[in-house]
Amino acid sequence: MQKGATLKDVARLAGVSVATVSRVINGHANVSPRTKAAVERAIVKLNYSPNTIARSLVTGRTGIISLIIVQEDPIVPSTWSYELPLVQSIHDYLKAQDWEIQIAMCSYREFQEPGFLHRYLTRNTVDGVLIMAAWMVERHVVSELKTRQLPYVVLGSHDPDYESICIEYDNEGAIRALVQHLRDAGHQVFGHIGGPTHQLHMNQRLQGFLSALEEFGLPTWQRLTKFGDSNVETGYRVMQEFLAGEPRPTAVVCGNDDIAAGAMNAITEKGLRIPEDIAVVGFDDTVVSQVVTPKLTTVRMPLNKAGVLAAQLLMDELSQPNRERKRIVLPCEIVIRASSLS
Amino acid sequence: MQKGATLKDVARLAGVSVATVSRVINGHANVSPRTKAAVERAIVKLNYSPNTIARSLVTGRTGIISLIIVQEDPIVPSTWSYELPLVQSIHDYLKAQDWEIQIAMCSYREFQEPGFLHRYLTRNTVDGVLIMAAWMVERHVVSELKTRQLPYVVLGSHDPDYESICIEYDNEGAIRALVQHLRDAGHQVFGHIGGPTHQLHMNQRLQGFLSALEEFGLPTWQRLTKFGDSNVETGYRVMQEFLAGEPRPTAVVCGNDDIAAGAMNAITEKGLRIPEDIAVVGFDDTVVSQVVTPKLTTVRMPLNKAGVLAAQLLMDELSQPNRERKRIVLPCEIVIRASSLS
DNA sequence: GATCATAATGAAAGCGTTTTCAGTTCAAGA
DNA sequence: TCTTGAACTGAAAACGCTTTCATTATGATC
Repeated sequence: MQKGATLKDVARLAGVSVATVSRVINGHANVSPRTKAAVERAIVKLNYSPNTIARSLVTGRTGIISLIIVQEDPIVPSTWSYELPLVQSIHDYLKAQDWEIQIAMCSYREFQEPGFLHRYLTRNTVDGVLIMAAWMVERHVVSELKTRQLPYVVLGSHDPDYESICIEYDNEGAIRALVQHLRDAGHQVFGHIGGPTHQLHMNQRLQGFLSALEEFGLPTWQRLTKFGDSNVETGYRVMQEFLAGEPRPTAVVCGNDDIAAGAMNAITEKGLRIPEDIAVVGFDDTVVSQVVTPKLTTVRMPLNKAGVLAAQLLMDELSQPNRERKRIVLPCEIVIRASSLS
Repeated sequence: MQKGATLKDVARLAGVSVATVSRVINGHANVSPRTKAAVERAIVKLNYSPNTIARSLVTGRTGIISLIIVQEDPIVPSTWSYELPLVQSIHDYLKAQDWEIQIAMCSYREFQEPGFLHRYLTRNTVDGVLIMAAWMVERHVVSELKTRQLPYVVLGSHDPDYESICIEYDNEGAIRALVQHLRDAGHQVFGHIGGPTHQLHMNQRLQGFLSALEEFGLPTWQRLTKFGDSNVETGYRVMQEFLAGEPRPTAVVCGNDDIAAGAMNAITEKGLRIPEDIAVVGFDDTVVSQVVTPKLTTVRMPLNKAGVLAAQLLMDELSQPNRERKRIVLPCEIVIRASSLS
């Protein structure tokens, strides 16, 4: 905590009142060039810088945005691969506008707890909130924010009533594109290894998978639609199950790249070839998709765009609150690589 | 920004002075049970919660720790794989002690800029600083922090004079262990594909590589000691160069897992086998090391431990400043997998 | 019953700003 | 010379809390 000079010190040195100094600092009109210069000299001389706290006390604003990162419980390292790009782009955008960022990480269980957000916001005086979550944002959370009249944006999910400004990815569309791509290559028997379906995006991917099959008139099999944790082990284990029974899928759509990598291990281990015997596709376009053999067809989410957009919308809301609520669904790009090329 | 009741409101309702209410809230002694109960009733009734800003203004403390994340420029996604575990463990530790965390990300160039930290700390009133960096922390940064008497800890590097409390990893020791492991398997001709040597840990890995070779009486070759960016492409490209000339290495030590994955690609592509023809080892134990074929021998850094330790040391420094400065070097664990087993 | 320590309380100063309101200065117009 | 209004400036009141210091109530001790 710096101590340094105060307004009063500057005022004394410049031979003016604190009010005038304040005016100079905040660039208000009606200060004569002479006094302005004198004050600025004094500021430099004393190496003065305003006390943010005192300023906040009177203005009622802190210049701080709270970034709440809601996570799986226990934490799944693979989610980091898209969390940090988001944090990064949000950070850069907000910094450029002179906002400070305070982060809070919590499990989705904590976040759903009735008192959590309340306690957090009571302890922390922020001007806006950005919620990064893969879970539905519960009603009481929304109402807590609304009653505080605190501008906020939800990134990665939404609330039950679509009352919040939120940004999501078109998971269903992406999966549909993957299925179409695989069908065009002649595949008929599809398997799906998903992540935890309590995560909104994993659920969307599952739904997208099922409805795409239906749309294209392809059969679905209960035993080829499985879920687990979002990791290599799940992919490996479930793929082994797939391979042990009938029908055997010729194309497997996975909830993320790690799962897909696990599935590939199981396939290769069995002496089968990818994609000749079985095609595999992942999701997220992490580095994993580029180092497995063969390289993995996957989906690239517009993370940077999403982060910046979230920050932008929050800024908009901050400057003119209570405008029309909106939901934005960002399209994703499918990246076709060897694992699905026939 | 919540408005809500103030101390004065509570005092009025409870029929006491604000001083007494303050005492109750802060758990000071010398408040009779009767008045204490009355005050607490009033607090509940008004749903009062203290204004953090006002409190900070008078106490001079904010309860906020600044976490400065210094990054490669431009940003290298693979570094995220160890940044977020660190952030996570630091966050969890500090939260448990009721601290809030403000993050600032910047490139190492920005961070080295004379005015950067100054401007940052002037704008932001924090109680302590945690610097996560892979670059030497310059003297003027240290002196800025020292003159402000701001407790701080450096995680991942140090300053030229070892004046700061800092935590590092035993990169050299880890590389030495890898080289020993490979030598024991009979390898004689070693190659190294490192990351940017301006990064402290990459430089330490290089130095560790060279001194281990020397220690074990193994020859070094200029043309087999290369660097590049910390990514798959570098590994691929440099390995191709290695394979195109003489002598050809039988063991390649890489600066991180991504580089190693690239090297493996180049080797396999050439029709050579891993580890029979060439052994490859990486660093960081990311998910990449588990999905390449064969699985990659690598080094696991004690990230969680490092994060918690950093937070702990900062707390120590906060409670009793100016104790003996210390430098902690954490040992790393080598994880032996198929890519190096003969 | 007088004395004295101790516990309990309140008044008020202060933390470093912003902002309102009133006052002063000064040039221009009458 | 007198008015008038605009431009400039300062005094003082907030903002919501903590903390010191003085004061009063409460027992305990002689």
